[in-house]
Amino acid sequence: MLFSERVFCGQLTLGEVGRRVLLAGWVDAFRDHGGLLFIHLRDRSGIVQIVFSPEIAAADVCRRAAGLRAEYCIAVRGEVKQRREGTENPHIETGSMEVLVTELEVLSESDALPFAVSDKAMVAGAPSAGTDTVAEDLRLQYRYLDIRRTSMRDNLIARHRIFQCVRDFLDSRGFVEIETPVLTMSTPEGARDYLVPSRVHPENFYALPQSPQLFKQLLMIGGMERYFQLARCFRDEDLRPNRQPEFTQLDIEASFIDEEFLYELIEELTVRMFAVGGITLPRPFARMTHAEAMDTTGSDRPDLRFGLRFVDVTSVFAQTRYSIFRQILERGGCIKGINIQGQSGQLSKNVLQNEYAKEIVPSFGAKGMTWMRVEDGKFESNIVQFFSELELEALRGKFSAADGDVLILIADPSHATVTSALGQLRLHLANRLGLIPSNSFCPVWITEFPLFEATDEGGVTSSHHPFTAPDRADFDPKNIEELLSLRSRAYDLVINGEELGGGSIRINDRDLQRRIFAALGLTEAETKEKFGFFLRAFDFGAPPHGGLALGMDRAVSMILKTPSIREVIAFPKNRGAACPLTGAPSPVKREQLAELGLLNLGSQDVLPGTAENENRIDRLSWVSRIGLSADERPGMEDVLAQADALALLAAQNAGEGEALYTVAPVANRTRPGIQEKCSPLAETGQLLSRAPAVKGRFFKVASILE
RNA sequence: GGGGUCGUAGUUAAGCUGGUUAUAACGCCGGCCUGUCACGCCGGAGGGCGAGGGUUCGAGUCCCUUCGGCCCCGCCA
Repeated sequence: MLFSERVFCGQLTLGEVGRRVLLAGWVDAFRDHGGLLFIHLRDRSGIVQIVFSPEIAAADVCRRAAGLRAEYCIAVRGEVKQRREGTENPHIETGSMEVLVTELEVLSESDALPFAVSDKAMVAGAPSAGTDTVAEDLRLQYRYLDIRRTSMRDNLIARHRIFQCVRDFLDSRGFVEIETPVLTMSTPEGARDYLVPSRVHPENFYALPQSPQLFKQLLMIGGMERYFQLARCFRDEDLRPNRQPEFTQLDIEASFIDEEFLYELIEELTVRMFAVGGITLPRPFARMTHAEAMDTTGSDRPDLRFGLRFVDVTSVFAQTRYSIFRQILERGGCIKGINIQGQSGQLSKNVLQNEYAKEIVPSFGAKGMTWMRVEDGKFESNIVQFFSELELEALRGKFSAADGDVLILIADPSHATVTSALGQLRLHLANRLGLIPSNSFCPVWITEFPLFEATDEGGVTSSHHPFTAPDRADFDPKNIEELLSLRSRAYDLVINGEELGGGSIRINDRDLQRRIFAALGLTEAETKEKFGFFLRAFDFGAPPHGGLALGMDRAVSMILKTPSIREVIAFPKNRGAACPLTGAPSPVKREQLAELGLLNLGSQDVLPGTAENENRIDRLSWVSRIGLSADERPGMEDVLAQADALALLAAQNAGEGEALYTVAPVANRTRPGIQEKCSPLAETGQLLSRAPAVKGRFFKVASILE
């Protein structure tokens, strides 16, 4: 058969009636009536019914057709017929026609399937079917079969459409798609890097990019002016439903622009992307400062689909008799609350006191919680008697409290604790009470982020990254107080409580950049070592520029309303960052490690006393970073047994000798009974004075060595 | 790293307070059936309950250990 004649199953129309066509695809469903045989033939475009009738097809064709099974890959030739009246199938697109087969070729047979590919039950709209879902692990193991299923197929095609829409739009705005390296240097994002050892430079490593951050800025300095890339990014952190170790970012950077340029560009882009999924986003996108977001929702990625905004009632209780509040306020604390309107029916005394006050809110980090229900114009709670009439009236006013409302207050000496706990509670309540409308989308730009955050060591660190422009340049890099008050020219795009993307206007003035590094406590030398090549570029006329990155997996997942981004990625990793299909990551041959110069890394750094666990083989394999296959293990056992024997021999032959110096208490195995001594140098700390990290009398080893 | 939850035929599940040969649906295999489309009818095969150990006269059900999946926190823009 000549595939050039092939037509698509899902695209047959009544216009084709009477034509002889060639179809190719997979056997989706199978109904054998003895003489008459119906098959749903599926290809990427959809499903059409093909009929094997002994009155039309040759006996040989019918015989072979009876041997077909689910997911056999076949090609058939036949005539398109309008279906007889009363035999149409309204559940499939091509349900008004069928193809009467005269020729059949089995292109490839299929084993019995690990799970059903066909969703024929769902096509028919039966409520009973489709409630069972196949375990995701199994789906990933047979992802190629999973991809034949309608939902994955549709997701991947929709993803493509969205990507295509992005490319078209950005092209129309003068953006150029440019690829940046995957084997590269560490970028300043702050997550753990994936490292790739270099064979040519033993013991040197490439880092996989956490984003193309440095390169996109270099492209601006390179005069490309408008760049974008659908870039793969890598971060070695624990996974979540919306987090994969490798993910796709729409990376954008432009020169001679300001924030408003990007707001307009990205709003238009995002609206178009969501439109591909039939979603109309409200415009213009809301804007909220970081401070306002934190004050009213306790989150820098606020979900604005519902209310439950925070109200600060600290001032109400300035003179309070209620001792818990008074003590907190005396320590400089604050009191904030939310009004859960009209939900007192769902939140009984018992639930509020025993679940929320005792369990849920403490699990969010707050010490406690105060609640009040409004019934018949009066407040009702376990502690209402401690509050004055004035305080209660002030609360009523601040919260606009009415009958059926429930007020929840959280007080704490720490402003951050109140905000964080109330923020978590806000989301918890919205979910539990079903306050989140299902088909609503609330995009918002979060602006005016703090430029720096305080570190535990009393310094500052960049909230975004060190190349983000501050809102003003006249600051003293030594004044921590002042540094913490600086805002950055960064912005995040948040939709429904999920951060879809973020970016900033970058610094293009080398002196300003230098002072930022100074503020971060980096010396000239450290800066040069880390970012030297990058900063050098700013010595040659760097244009003002800025950009943004959009998480495309998250965006597509949100547009398609999937519960996890794994549903919109063809071959995702599972929760343990492994691929159930390929088995990656996997051990490699010793020779490969040797060639990369990785065999001896860490082998001599085993701390005393740690290597004696039950399974020494696993232990040694782990410590030496050498994988042992099952058939190599018996040999290894032999080697260890010999080593044990030798050690025993050595112990027997050990003579009288001076005890060894030691910095850590150890058991003397070769000469039992002889007391160990601690080196005076260790006592004074001199011995460890040059060690990279010291804790007490021990020096710390990277946790990878345990 | 901490917490939760799940792991029973190919798949999806049921199996209550431990008790005779471990259930069901779909799938699979064989047979019948010329208008079905979750086709129908008849018959059949298939698991010893993730793994290991323990308690018990007796364990899928209880305990411990361990492995794996998913979810939350930490971590991560």
